[in-house]
Amino acid sequence: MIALVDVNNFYVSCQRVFEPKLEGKPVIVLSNNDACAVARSNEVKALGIKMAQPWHQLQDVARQHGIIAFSSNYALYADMSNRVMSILRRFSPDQEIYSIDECFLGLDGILRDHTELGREIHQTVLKWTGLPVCVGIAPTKTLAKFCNHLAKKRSQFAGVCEWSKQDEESQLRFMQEIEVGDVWGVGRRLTVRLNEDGIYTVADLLRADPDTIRSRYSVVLQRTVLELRGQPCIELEDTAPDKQQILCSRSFGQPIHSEHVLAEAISTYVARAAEKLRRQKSAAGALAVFIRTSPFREKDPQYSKHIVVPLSQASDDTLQLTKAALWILKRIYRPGYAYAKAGVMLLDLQPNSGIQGHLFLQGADPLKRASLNDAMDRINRRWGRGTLRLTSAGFNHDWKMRQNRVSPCWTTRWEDMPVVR
DNA sequence: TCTGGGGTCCTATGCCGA
DNA sequence: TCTGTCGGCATAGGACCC
Repeated sequence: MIALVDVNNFYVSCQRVFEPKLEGKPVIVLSNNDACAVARSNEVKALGIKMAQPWHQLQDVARQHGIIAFSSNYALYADMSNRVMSILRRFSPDQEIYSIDECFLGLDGILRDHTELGREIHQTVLKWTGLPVCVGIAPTKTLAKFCNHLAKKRSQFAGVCEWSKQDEESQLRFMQEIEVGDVWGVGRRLTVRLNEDGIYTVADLLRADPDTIRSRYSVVLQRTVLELRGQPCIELEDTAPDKQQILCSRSFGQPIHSEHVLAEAISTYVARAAEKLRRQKSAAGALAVFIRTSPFREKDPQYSKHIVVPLSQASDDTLQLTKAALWILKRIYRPGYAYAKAGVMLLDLQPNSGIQGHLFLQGADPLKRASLNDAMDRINRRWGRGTLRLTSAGFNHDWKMRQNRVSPCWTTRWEDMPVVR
């Protein structure tokens, strides 16, 4: 048996914990660059504002209804997430952290009543963190997701829904009432295709023949059908596997024209990506860089290009990776465009313990380099990201993303600590 | 003026060698 | 020696998730 625990409107709820006056008011949290609405309070959802709607399109409705908007504050959300996850770990040793606000818990071997357990989870997280969670409990992950959806949308469940506690008639009714697009694994494109084939509701999908689904769609959707029928196909993964690729990309706060400013951004992103790489003790066998203009500024000339280069030897060294990235930039940069976004991807990741050398290696002593990178990581962890960096990453950073509405880091910065009067 | 970032997995395709 | 076929592999692109 599997439980899915999910924080309601996570980013918005985090903001509300530290500013209770936001309770009951329409609140949204914006993506990087204050661009799109990525978290909405129920009041905002009720206004018909969609996920990922651009903020600049919402100005009128925001003014009209007094919507309060925040920039994303990932330091705050990450810290709150850690608190929630460590509380949930007390309820089951089998925990798969699925995203910043969601986790699966394996309940096999936990003998007490699962609905009661769900209620206790709900109470404990609320009391200890101030965050509201919903719990779905079912024999498969897909059904647990479905139950979580019910727990969230239907007040009768009061935040906890266990599949096996519903009689067959209600189970069928729920599946008939909910659209197929709300199923975990069915996105926008699949919804259109399924609708064309006469599959509109979860019940329709469940009744479809799994083999036909496999041949007409994919093995992925076949698994979804089987999971909806209660047959587990997607395992709980309690240890997070190492990343297979690491990406760092950002949209700029304003368009960039010059190559050397792009180079600053690219250098900054490489440093960030390489930090993540070293944290999981991997090395990259290849690296890609991309730059592009804004597809939304249709009148501007458009350009988008990326190149992947294999490295002669896998590396986790910021200096070496930066050198390769700037080499790529030189090859893809074209003057005369207003660049809106750039990014760096580390690929072909492998353990950094057994890097294959070769005869023609040259350059810095790898041991010295490793301790240099290690020192940089320690200093930046201690004193803040970017304290120690390469000159190529620049000093002005006026290309940085907009974040005009960011809240204090209530839990991770001494100066921002809430004051109780 | 203003449209996110970071991942995974699967499938189609084309190339190569047996 | 030529041609056809098939499996393995790499790669690109598309779909999904939050």
